[in-house]
Amino acid sequence: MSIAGDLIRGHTDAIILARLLRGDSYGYEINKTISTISSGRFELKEATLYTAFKRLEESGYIASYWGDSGAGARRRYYTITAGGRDAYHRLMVEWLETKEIMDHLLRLEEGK
Amino acid sequence: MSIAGDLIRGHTDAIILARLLRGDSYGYEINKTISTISSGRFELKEATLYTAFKRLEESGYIASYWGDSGAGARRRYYTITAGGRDAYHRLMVEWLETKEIMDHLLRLEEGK
DNA sequence: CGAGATACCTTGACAGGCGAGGTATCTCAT
DNA sequence: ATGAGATACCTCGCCTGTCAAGGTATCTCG
Repeated sequence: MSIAGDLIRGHTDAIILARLLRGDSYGYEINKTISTISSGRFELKEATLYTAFKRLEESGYIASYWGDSGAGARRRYYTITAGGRDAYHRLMVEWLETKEIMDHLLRLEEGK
Repeated sequence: MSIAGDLIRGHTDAIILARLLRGDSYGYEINKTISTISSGRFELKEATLYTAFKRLEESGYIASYWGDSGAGARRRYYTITAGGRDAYHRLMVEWLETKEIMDHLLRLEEGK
């Protein structure tokens, strides 16, 4: 894993919500997708992922249901709620702001 | 404080090192500068700051010395070391990578 | 003389990430 | 048919960084 845990911290919720915004999904798949999108450079550990699901569900940002197993092990699917959409937008704005500020703070060339 | 602690987490070291790259400084001043640069939207708490100093010094990234008090309370100045410069560059690269990946993961419009 | 700024520091609680461990099902090669 | 490996879920307990709260000491200015 090239991106360490403390850099992820505070972003996991936003990442998961962003995924669910594209449609219902389940833990295992979300994890794979994140890994794929980031070309393997970014990876949520399972423990982290399931803790996040619990947290998000308790906050009312996502809801879950058991999906038809079909083939393989049973799956717990998650849906984003209206509250989850709001949360996502808030987190998105926060991220944009963080980016801007961090760039200022880390950059040498400008400002005092 | 508009930017929550968990978003800062993992970036404090980089921010402090970036500051010291511009010249020796001391806790109180660094804190003020960060606040100023971020237009007050970003603020390290004192406890966080001094914990970070200790951590960075133990890692050999910064060194400290007591400055001439002059006027006001005595100050402990910090200097960045060669190792600190290396660390800064590593953290900078990490930040750029994190930014890129996060933008991919949070963005809806592109990718699957 | 007291308030407020400057300047430092420590302790203990808390929360999130994650290593390690566990369960169960299905597929596929040996 | 047996075992490995993928799929899929979950929990416990440790670790680390943030921060509220509390403390100390000096200087300035009304």
